[in-house]
Amino acid sequence: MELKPLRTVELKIADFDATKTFNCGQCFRWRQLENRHIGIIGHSALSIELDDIRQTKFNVTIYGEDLSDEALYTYFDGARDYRNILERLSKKDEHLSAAIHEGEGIRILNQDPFETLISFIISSNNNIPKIKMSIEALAEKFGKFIGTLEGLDLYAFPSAEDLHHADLVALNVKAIGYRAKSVKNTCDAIVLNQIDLSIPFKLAYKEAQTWLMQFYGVGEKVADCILLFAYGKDDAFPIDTWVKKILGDLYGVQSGYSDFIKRYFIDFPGIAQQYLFYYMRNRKV
DNA sequence: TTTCAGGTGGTGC
DNA sequence: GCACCACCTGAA
Repeated sequence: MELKPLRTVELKIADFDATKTFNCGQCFRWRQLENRHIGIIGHSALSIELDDIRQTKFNVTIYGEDLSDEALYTYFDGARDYRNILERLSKKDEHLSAAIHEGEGIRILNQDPFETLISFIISSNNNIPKIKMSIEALAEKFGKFIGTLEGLDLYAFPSAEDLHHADLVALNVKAIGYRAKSVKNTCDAIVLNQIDLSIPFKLAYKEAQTWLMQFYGVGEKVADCILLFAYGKDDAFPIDTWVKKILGDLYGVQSGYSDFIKRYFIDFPGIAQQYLFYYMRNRKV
């Protein structure tokens, strides 16, 4: 059953490039079609027309379950003035300046904590195409069917209960490998111990990082991704092999990363990280 | 057929 | 606290 549009919202958010935002490694469930992006938030399917970054607004069409304008605005980080932040970061050095020029329009999304937690557990020692495969397989197998859009069957991300009730063999979906155990372990802990995933919102960055690392399969890097992409912690600066290369090659930093990051990127480490990451990934050097 | 990419957890010092 | 290795699989 092809989904019928519920309504279209005009979001007044400037400096937004959907293609770059969805392709900078922070989210895994947006798909690019010929002339639009299709994504899933909760039990809603969304469609965004391919954009012109010079616009100060864009249209989002909602299908399936409704979603408040406020929820959309928050998801796209609408309250933040990127222009001002990026201008300040650009002045720091030529690398940041080039990275910000190239990544213009990237915004850091505020995604669902549980979905982000599980997605980044799956991301460990893994690459983006495989992460997407596993997440789609989990959604198709354990998530609620939302409907069909442009011939695509869309499923909600499963809940902790959904995954808690699945056994390890069933969780061993395409490309997930040994990470199924971490997903299982984490969902069991959340359901059995009634863990409240809103807790990190109230904690300072370092405390929130330690809190997230209670989950099996969550180390420093994965915790930082979750903090940045779900909890809005701008201090988080996920260091993967690419970022390690950036810090080494561009800044000559081989160790003591956190001191350098705090000292150098002062107010917006997470935003600086996203732009540098996108820049490095696209240079293919 | 083999090699490679990619974080975490566990072990041993 | 650091060095090392196992873990798994799609793609090249």
